[in-house]
Amino acid sequence: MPRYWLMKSEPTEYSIDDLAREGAVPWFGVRNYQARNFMRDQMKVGDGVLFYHSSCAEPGIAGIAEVSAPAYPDATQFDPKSRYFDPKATPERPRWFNVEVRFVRKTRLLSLAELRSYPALARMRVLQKGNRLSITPVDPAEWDFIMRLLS
DNA sequence: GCCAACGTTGGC
DNA sequence: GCCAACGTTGGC
Repeated sequence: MPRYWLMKSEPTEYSIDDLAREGAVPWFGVRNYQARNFMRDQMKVGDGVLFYHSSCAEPGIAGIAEVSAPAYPDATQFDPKSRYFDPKATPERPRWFNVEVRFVRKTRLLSLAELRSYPALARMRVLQKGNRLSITPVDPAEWDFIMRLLS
């Protein structure tokens, strides 16, 4: 079971500074089955998270977080006023789940360009062409390498 | 704003 | 079950 993850967020939507301010938050709004399955089936309290800023001027890793609560049904799927409302989901048969994520620390911006410069990270999912998945597992060796870069 | 890549939907 | 059409993601 993976112990480390990378989670993308658009900083205009939710940034590492927002997480620093709030401490811990439900990671709601994920509407992709693969990402959902990672949260529901594999993510465990205490797992390490690389907090990645996407779709912005300087995409890259902006901080460290950790999983602070296991997955439960995402409340926004039941809320008709939410942009994440899913008319096919019911409380009896929820379709979407979220874990909770807690702030650990902010880091220097480890940019996408820098990440690409290290052969040790060449296989990271987030660096692969066409990757769009918002939650991806990170190899322990890759995690360790990145922790060394950020220490 | 462009566009490649990918996921989802729905007609057949 | 196939696959075209469409929508979304996300780097540039």
